[in-house]
Amino acid sequence: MTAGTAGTDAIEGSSAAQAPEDTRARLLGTALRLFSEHGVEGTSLQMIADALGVTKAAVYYHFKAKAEITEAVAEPAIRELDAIVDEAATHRRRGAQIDHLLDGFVDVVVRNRVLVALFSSDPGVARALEKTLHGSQTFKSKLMTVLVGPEPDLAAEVTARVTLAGIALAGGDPDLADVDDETLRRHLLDTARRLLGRPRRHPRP
Amino acid sequence: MTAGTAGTDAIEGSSAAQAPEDTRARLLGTALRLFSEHGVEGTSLQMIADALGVTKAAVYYHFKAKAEITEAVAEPAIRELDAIVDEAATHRRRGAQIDHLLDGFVDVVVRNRVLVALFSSDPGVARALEKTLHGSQTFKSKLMTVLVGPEPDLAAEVTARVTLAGIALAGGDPDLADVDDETLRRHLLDTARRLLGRPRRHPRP
DNA sequence: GTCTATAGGCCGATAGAC
DNA sequence: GTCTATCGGCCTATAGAC
Repeated sequence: MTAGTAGTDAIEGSSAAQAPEDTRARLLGTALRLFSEHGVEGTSLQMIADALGVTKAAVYYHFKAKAEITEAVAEPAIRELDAIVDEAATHRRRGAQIDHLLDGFVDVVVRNRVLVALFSSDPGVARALEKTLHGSQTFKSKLMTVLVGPEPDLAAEVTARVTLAGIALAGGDPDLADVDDETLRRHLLDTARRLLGRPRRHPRP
Repeated sequence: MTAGTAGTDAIEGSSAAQAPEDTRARLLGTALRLFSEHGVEGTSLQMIADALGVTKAAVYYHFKAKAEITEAVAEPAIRELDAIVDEAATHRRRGAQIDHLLDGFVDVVVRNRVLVALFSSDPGVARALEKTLHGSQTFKSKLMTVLVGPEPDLAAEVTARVTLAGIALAGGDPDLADVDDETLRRHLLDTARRLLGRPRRHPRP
């Protein structure tokens, strides 16, 4: 694959030298595909290496541990969510905060369905991610604070947790995989707003 | 099933022999405890064996594979849920069906919080369980049918999935571990009924 | 029927040669 | 940057003691 000029069976591209970023990106893409097919736990480094045409040790050059791969795969979506939470917090009215958060949360979930299904249902991945991002306040509690305030009553807290967990898990549900993004986004947002007492936005025409 | 047709009690009176059921039950209890502490993935057969004071092979005598242990641990709760779905289906009015299902579902979730958190968040366990129970119709789709009918519109389907997933995940959430059963049950049921358009039952006094 | 002793194969991970 | 070689741990399997 490296300097084989005789072979014309190039999988993709034609240049001999691969940019380091490219190998890493290819690895992450392959990992995400295999993770979604077999689960994180069901995907071995050997499988990833074989799919890339390299050895296990080559994979270890790019990532020190398997957990680092799962983190790197999930990181973009997590960063998106994190940014949305911070943006939401800048609004003055609580209603606007909640609206911003729900819009962003549902949007990220829908656009990253496979990924969300993966790391919202895998305790190992979730744990690894919490360690990675920020040392102090976990992403989840930050999200909850914006959603229900610093000291919510139990009813509000339970409702918020049901909402977030439900959106994430239902959004990633394989049974809804053939629903297009726009439609799913509308239904999830509708459900979330109803639960949290936000006024309807999509009055049926 | 053991062929204990002698009519006498299976518990051994003389010597140090233990009833087979007892060892198996102890094993499952220990497994559940370790699973909830370290996760299924984070619990090795060696850890289970050590906690019981036996060897790995002894564990392997009672269960052919680790997956069989996780199935056996989760089975009672699954059977409960399955029975509730069937019971719910016997009601004539749809409202009564939904009520029965929600009451039972929330109750099982709350009473088996640790377990639910475990196998609703572990894709490997969930997959193994689906294979175990019934060959044809999966438990989840049966549940959905009772909840929204055989051919629901997309809005109803999304709402139902958000509800079930949210209840299960929020119910098992460690952050709500110190809420007592009765209180959690009431809040979860309230949220679920609101989402599914069932009238309130707990008007605030 | 219940368990111990032992072994094989795959896993994640590390060290060091090209 | 990628490789070979190797480690200890894991799940699984079998042979055989009591």
